Parts: sequence; C-alpha cells; structure tokens
Amino acid sequence: MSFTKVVIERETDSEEESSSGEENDQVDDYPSQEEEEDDNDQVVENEASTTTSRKPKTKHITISLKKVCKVCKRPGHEAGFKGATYIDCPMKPCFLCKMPGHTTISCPHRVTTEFGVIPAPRRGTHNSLEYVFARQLRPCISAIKPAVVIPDQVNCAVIRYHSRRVTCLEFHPTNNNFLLSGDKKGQLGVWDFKRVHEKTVYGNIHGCILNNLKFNPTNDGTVYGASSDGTISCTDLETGMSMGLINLNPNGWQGSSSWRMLYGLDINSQRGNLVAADNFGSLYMVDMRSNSTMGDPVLIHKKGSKVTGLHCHPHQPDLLLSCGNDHFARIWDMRKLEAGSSIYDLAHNRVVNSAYFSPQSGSKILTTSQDNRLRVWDSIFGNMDSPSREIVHSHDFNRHLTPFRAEWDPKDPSECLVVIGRYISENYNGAALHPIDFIDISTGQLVAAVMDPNITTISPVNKLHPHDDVLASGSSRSIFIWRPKEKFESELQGDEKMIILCGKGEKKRRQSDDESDDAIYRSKGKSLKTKKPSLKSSSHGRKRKC
DNA sequence: ACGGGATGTCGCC
DNA sequence: TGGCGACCCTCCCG
Repeated sequence: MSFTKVVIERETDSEEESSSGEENDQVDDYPSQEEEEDDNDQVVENEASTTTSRKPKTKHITISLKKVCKVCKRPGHEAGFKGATYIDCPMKPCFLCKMPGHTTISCPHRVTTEFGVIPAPRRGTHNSLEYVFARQLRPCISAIKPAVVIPDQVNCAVIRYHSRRVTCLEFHPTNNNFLLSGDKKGQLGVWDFKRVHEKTVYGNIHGCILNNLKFNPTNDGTVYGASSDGTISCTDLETGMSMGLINLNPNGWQGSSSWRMLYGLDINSQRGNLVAADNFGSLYMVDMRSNSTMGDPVLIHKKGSKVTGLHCHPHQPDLLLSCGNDHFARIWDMRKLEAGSSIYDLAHNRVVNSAYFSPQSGSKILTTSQDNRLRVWDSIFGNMDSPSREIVHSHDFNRHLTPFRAEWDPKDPSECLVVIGRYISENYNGAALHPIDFIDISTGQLVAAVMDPNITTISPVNKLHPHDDVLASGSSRSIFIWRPKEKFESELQGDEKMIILCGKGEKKRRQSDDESDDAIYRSKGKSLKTKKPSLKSSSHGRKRKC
C-alpha cells in the first residue's frame, strides 16, 4: 500500500514546536500515532530522521497524504465513487441488504434477477393444502400470467417543471393524458403530456410539502391534497381554486412540537369518506358530502409518530390499511375505529414508507420499508403473521429524497408487477445511473430496470398509468413520461420526443411566471443541438416481458 | 470545481 | 421522554 507523501518545510528557528495540536491540525487529526506505526511506520520514521539530520534549523513535518476513507475516516481503503462505480466502505454493513461481512459490490442480493429474494419463513406450511397449492395451483398461476409491456423509453418530459423536488404523482382517472404532480413546496402541477406545452403549476394551495394526491371519484375535475402544512385541500383543476377541508394548525406556528402535518390520504368512495392521517399518529375522517370532519381523531399508530400512508381496500369499504414510522402497517375495520383495535399489525424492521392493497382483488399487501426490503403479505394463501415474501431492494431513506414507494401495476390482472425507483446506482457505460425497477413479486425477479443516460438523478416517485402502458416518474424537479419502445415507434414515427425545459433557475421562475423561459425541443432520435439535457434515445433501457 | 445548505430518522444520554 | 448529534451512493446553487 503506497500513499503519496509530502514534506513541508517550516522555519522554526530555535523555538520548540509550540504545540502538538497545531501539527495535528496539519495532518488532519489523523492517523493516530499507533495506527501510523501499524501501517507504514518505516517510511515515516526514515523520512523524519533524514530530513532533520540534514537541516537542523528547519523542522520538517512529514504529512502522509493518506487516502482516508470518506465514510469511516480510516486509512488503508477508500470509499466513494471511482468513476461511475461506488466503492463501499468495508467497515460498514452492506448498503444494500444491511448485513455485515460484505459490501454492496459482493452482496448476493445485488444481482436481483437471480437472487434478491428471501422467502419469508411461514409457519405450518407443510399441510396438505399447502402441498396441493404448491404442486398444482402455483404452476398454473405462473402459466396464466399475462405478458406485461414495460414502458422503457422516455417519451416526453418537463425538465425542472417544479421549483422543488417532486413528492407525488397521480394520473387523471378518465382523461388519460393528464398527470398531476405535487412538490416539496406544496405546488400542484397539472400537465397534459399529449400536448406537452400545456402545463400549469398552482402555487397558492399549500405552504409546504404536498404529500399525497387523490381524485374525487364522483367529480374528476377536483383533486384532494394532503400537505405538511396540516391542511387537506380540494382543488378545481380548471381554475386552480381551492377549498380547505381540514386545517390542523388553525393558530399558526406555535413551534415544531405542536405543528401537525398531514401525510396519508385516501378516499373511501363507497362510504363517502375521505381519510387522512398526521405526524402524531392520528387518523381524521371527512364526510365528502358535507365536507365536515367526522368524530374525533383516532390514534392509529404510536403516539407522536408519523402515519406515512393510508389505503382503502378496493372492494371492501370497511377495510383500511395504514403504515407509519412506528415500523408497522396495520389493517383496520372502519366500522369500529379506535386506538388499539387494528385487525392485523404487520411488523417491519424499520419505518414503513407505503402499504398498498393489490389493486384488483385486494388480497395482497405490498409494503416498502426503509430496511431496504419490499414485503408481500398474502391474505389468502399466506399467514398475515409474517410476509409471504421479502425482496431485498435498494430504496433507503435519505432525508434529501422523497421516500421511495413501491407501486402496483393497476393493469396487471395477476397482481404481480410492481415498480419502484432504485437508490444505489449502477455503472452503465461509465455513467452512474439510478434505474427504475420493475419487479415480479411472485418470484422476486427483476423484470426490467429502465433508465435513460440523461437522467442522472434518483427517481423515487413512480406511477403506472391506470389504463395505458405509461409510466410517470418524478426525479428531482423533473417529470418524465415513459412508454414501451414499440408503441413509441409506431405512434410517434421514429424516435421523436418532446422535451420541455423550464426556466433555468428558481429566481427566474419567481420573477416571471409566464412561459418565456421555457424552451421546447423536438428530437427525432438524433441528439439535440443543445448542451441542455437531450434525452437521446437510450440503448441501456432493458425491456422484457413477464 | 468546490463547498454550503436543506433537514428525516434513530440511537444515545 | 426529550434533546442532540450522526447518518447519508442528494441535488442545487453561488
């Protein structure tokens, strides 16, 4: 192991070294004497003695510019990006599966097409019913699984659409080309991605993070939003006029310990209720006919902990699913909602970012937890005491990123395909890219990892279209629409894409809210004549059918 | 090109 | 139980 060595000459006259502390500063407080000896003491000592004997009046400080690990500050190894490949610190547990003894590079879960699956232990699974299921039914299920087309090419995009990072996306339920987006600032974007220049951002609805958006099932011209400003809004998409349904901070800012934020949001159309939950563990219900709150808030997660998500069962109006920072996802009967009365508590090792019933039958639950695992809980064939499957996948918590949430494909009748962005990057031809992963939860296999060489940021927010083969992804402040390559080519005649670049900076955006900053580029497969993001056709995007 | 800032969660005291 | 500091493969801006 050889490190660069630099010798600094310093005039000291006859004076003794004033303080060792100063010297320590120069060598960056590290390494300590003992470890210095351990590593390459010989060189250091020789250097010091020869230099001092040659020039007695000059004190030489030998600095070994040891490449110190950026993560653990120890010498002998390096961590961080080497080109487009990230080298893990060997002192830390694997960044992917969180187990000690190896790094991400050598993690057995890294190649998720082959591994990545831990079948969770299931008690009492050796009965005859289980045997019959495994022997006779399971092969049929995989055989009838329909071919799924993966949207793998960027079709159009709005670069820097929002002035802060995107936090949620929602497709319009009936108008297939409309995408709504929320951001960290509380702004609501309405974009017609078929006529890409038709986009609006409403900035006066919420004061901070727009955490969730849900359409009104009886009037799809209005959308509800839950925000960290403590309000639930109901906004008319045409006018941008908004009405508040709940305000948990009517007295304004009284300090962070009392400020309430709303995260989870869903609509129970059969019961005519809107449910929302806050960062103190409470659930609120609103009657959508009268827009009035119903009853008192109910504590559904640990007191003082954030409820990160809510989801109503697609068929059974009495079932509600919640998840939170107390490491649990819980199933509730809405007819008797009271603290501690949950039907099931689904335990996780870390914070649960999201929990969703499967979109068609509602018989499965998909959870995303910050322990880098997706879990599937099966209410028909599984035991709700433990997940029927755990899938190791990189979607860690990072305070600067919108939390990752694995989402079902609403069009997949077999309820197997889910989409989720990936945190750790992969080296694709010298670029560190963060793919959006499509995973088959019945096998744990990675079906596709889609990426574009121009999207170098992480895409934590992803939504699959309810009817079409379209994926919307939110990456930093930009929004991308992905479509399958075949469709893309037949419908758009070649590689044509529409890319909109919004204003360069926030300052500019603030000064003029008109579209003058925007530039629209049309691309026919060739690279754009601009240094701005060009979104050239990607040769990296992989597409497979499952 | 580099450095600062924003700021969730968790473990420790 | 509450406050504080460490964690972190971010991302944007000056």
